[in-house]
Amino acid sequence: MGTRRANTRSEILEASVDLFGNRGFAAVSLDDIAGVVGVAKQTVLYWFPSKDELLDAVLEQTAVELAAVIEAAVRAAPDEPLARVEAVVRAVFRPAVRRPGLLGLVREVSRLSPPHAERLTLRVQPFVRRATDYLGQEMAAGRLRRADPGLMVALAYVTVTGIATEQEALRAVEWPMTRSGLRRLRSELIEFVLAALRPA
Amino acid sequence: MGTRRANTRSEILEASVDLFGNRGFAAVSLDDIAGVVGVAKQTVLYWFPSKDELLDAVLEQTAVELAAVIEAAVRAAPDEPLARVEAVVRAVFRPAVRRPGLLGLVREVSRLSPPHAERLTLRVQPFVRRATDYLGQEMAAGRLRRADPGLMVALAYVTVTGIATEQEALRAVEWPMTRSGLRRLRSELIEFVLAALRPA
DNA sequence: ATCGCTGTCTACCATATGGTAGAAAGAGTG
DNA sequence: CACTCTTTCTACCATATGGTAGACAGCGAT
Repeated sequence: MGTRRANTRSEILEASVDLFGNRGFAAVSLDDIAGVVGVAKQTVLYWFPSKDELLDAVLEQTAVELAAVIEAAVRAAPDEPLARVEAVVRAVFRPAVRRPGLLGLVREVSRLSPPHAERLTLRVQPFVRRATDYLGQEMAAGRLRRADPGLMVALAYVTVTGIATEQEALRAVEWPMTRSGLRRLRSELIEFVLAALRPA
Repeated sequence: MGTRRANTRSEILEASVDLFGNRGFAAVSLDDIAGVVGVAKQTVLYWFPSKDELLDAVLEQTAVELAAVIEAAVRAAPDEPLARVEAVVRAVFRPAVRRPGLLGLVREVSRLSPPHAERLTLRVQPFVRRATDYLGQEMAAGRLRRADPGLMVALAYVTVTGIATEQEALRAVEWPMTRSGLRRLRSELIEFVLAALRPA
């Protein structure tokens, strides 16, 4: 029985991100995950000693992935606030629609137990602070609409994750999920956020 | 034993809205609900024959409540698009922060089974259509930024529900949840949405 | 007083789920 | 080949959960 599979651990992580993110942590059983990976439940428990520790690993991996994407986007963008915001939204958009579970998982954090939530919050904290400081500077310089920078970060975040994760909302307005529909969605989303941030 | 309680059915509904909305449908057990109401699980099952039918009733009630709030706000506002948008956001804001579960429940719909989701979607459909048509007209008249009206509805929706339900996002930017903090939050939220919709 | 209806509870049940124990199977090493 | 280490699986277990059956108590009507 002990045949070595390709890379069981990361397959379990990947499946868990999708399942937890799409259906919610509580709604997913270890058997569900095992079923997707094509393995017995006990194999999951071999790699992650409990469902809770699996969740921790999943959150960790998600944080790392997203951080890398955002980091790269910011680095590559010119030093102009609207261009940077656009770059970040654009960078997050692709993984978000390809794997809605990714951002769905981040959103799931609100419902998790405080210890789990706090661990992810701490991980994200430096990003938030950097973004807040940056927006604050640019507002002071008149290159962004004057507002509370922290709140603008939060608003941009909920707008992007919301539109990316709530397929129901898009279905309600009969948005076509075709390739061109997605391109259009991305550009309208960017315009929406930029319009909200542009100086008056 | 058969003493009549005040209004068990509606107490169960109310508790269920909060619990389902805050923790997610799957994460809430009938015992949890019964515990909050102060009643035995079987009493819950007496009023609602199954957890699924309870969910239906909860969704129905939520839809009716929110519809009434929005309807009233639109009716009372002057016939000017930005004022109407502001009125709706303002009207939804109060119940949203007082009972995060309300909007949290709406957001939960994405994770529910298609039959449940569809029932709520159908209920909301007429509102969406009216809003879309209205925004479309006002855009054509140049009183709103020109964009896809349906998407604007979706974006405004996810922005408002997102900021109202994701307390984690607000905690991450260290937003004070005091009375004045909430007032400030409301006005910044409105400004954000209006700035995104104002004609260029 | 008794009858029946309504609402609530106690006693169970079947199933699903997270988790434990330990066997077996393959691969590398002496 | 024998031995060990890693990985996977089969066999269970305890608990939680949605749901059923039926007893019991208050209340209005006859």
